[in-house]
Amino acid sequence: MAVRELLTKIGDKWTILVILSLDLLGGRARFSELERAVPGISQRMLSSTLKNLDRDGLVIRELFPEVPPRVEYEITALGKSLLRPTQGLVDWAKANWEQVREAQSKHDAR
Amino acid sequence: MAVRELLTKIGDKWTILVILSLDLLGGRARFSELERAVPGISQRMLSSTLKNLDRDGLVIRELFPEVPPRVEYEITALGKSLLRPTQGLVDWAKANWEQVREAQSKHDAR
DNA sequence: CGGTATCCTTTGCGATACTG
DNA sequence: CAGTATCGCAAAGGATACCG
Repeated sequence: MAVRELLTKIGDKWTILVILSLDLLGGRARFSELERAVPGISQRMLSSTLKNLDRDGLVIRELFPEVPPRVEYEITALGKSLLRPTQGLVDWAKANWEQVREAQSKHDAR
Repeated sequence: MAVRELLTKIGDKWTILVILSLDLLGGRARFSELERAVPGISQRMLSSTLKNLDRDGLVIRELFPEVPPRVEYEITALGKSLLRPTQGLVDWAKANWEQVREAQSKHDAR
């Protein structure tokens, strides 16, 4: 089921943060810029996350054969389109997370 | 960060499927109904998922002290509100997953 | 009926070191 | 600079058995 697979991607620790960051950086950025834009991410995870995003057609990887090498990642139209429903989730979290916290507190109080 | 926590919840294997199923069942259902409504879920995971949803205030657990015991779960207003942005994601998947698959195929062909 | 307990395998991912 | 390779641990979750 496609929904299941999408949720898995969305749910992993870095995918959404990376696309959102790439968008914030103007839709195009180098590996090292992303590394700085996503605090706490390791090279290993940034690399693997970008690889998956590339494979899924959500970003494009462009290698410039220079020395030192330069690689730029650009968000695709498909990737951009995913940002809309994603933003809906972000907005929901901002609007309602406090309520969730309260529910947890009350629950845990018992 | 709230968004990070929400994405973790959304991303785990069963949470979203359980809320969506509960909604489809009319917003209220028994444990065994949910078990049947979410194919492949184990008792263990349904139980733990519902426990978390209850703790977060997204569903309410109601125990009827009968023999045999009956337990009903009802989606709360907060839970319902989460369905909106979630549905946005589901819609995106339906509209665009084919494109993702194609991107994967082309990528893998190389 | 609606769970819990236990066990065990798989997956995620951080840390560190190394490289074209 | 932009990765890859290797290691190792912790958490997720499936299978099965049992219980109030």
